[in-house]
Amino acid sequence: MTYAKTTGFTADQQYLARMAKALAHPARVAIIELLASKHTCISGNIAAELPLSRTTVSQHLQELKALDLIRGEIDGLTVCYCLNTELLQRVHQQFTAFFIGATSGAACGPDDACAC
Amino acid sequence: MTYAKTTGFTADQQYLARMAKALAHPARVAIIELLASKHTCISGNIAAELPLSRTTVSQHLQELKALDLIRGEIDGLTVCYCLNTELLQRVHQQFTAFFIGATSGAACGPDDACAC
DNA sequence: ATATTATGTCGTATATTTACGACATACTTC
DNA sequence: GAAGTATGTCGTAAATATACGACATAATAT
Repeated sequence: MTYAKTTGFTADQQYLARMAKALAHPARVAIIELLASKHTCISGNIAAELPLSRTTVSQHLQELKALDLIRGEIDGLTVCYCLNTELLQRVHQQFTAFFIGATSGAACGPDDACAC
Repeated sequence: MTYAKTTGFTADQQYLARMAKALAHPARVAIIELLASKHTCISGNIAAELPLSRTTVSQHLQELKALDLIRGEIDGLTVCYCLNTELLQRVHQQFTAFFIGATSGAACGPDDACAC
């Protein structure tokens, strides 16, 4: 038995799902919002602003970093995290394309077999 | 120890994360794309178009239905699923607002403490 | 009524996610 | 070099997600 089955789905579907999963936890949403709101890219004291332990926050940071959504630069003793805005823009476009396709398609109407 | 901790995050962050989680599996992305592409709202033969068992597809359908992203109407022996386009549009707006905020914020530049 | 078909639910097994304490590492400061 | 600080990694535990066979249910067809 294989879990997290991926064969049979398009690369686009898998990529969108991977990016969606990155946003599928409020902590990671909050981290991205935090990084966006700070003028300078703040370091791991991100944990101080979240209701989670430093370890857990570090784990979430690594997940975002693995997808290249954020980047970290070691600056002496502290680590400076920043958003990868270029990638975020591309991801935004992909989400938009998906939602446009999902909402502009022929919706169920009274003429159809069912009436949702 | 509490898992899936939510306290301390805003309602918006939690809602966005919940919707992102709905798209965090290629099967659910594929299901939404399928429903959008079909002229009429197709029924559970969705499973025939996906590389998953009917049981697993039904499970994914229930998850989408629980978030009201899709709706199902019983029509005799078959069940007719449709997209909730109004909700999808609202979710699209929320994702857009999030991405705009994340990408339009002050990015890390050469003037900052670090240079990501 | 019985068979067939479409669908959902239950049970279960495995994988993954989430969370955090404890430890290791590396840099700064004294 | 020793002490302190910021950070990452490891180990581990609990929760959740994923996947599917087996069964239940309900409508249709014969």
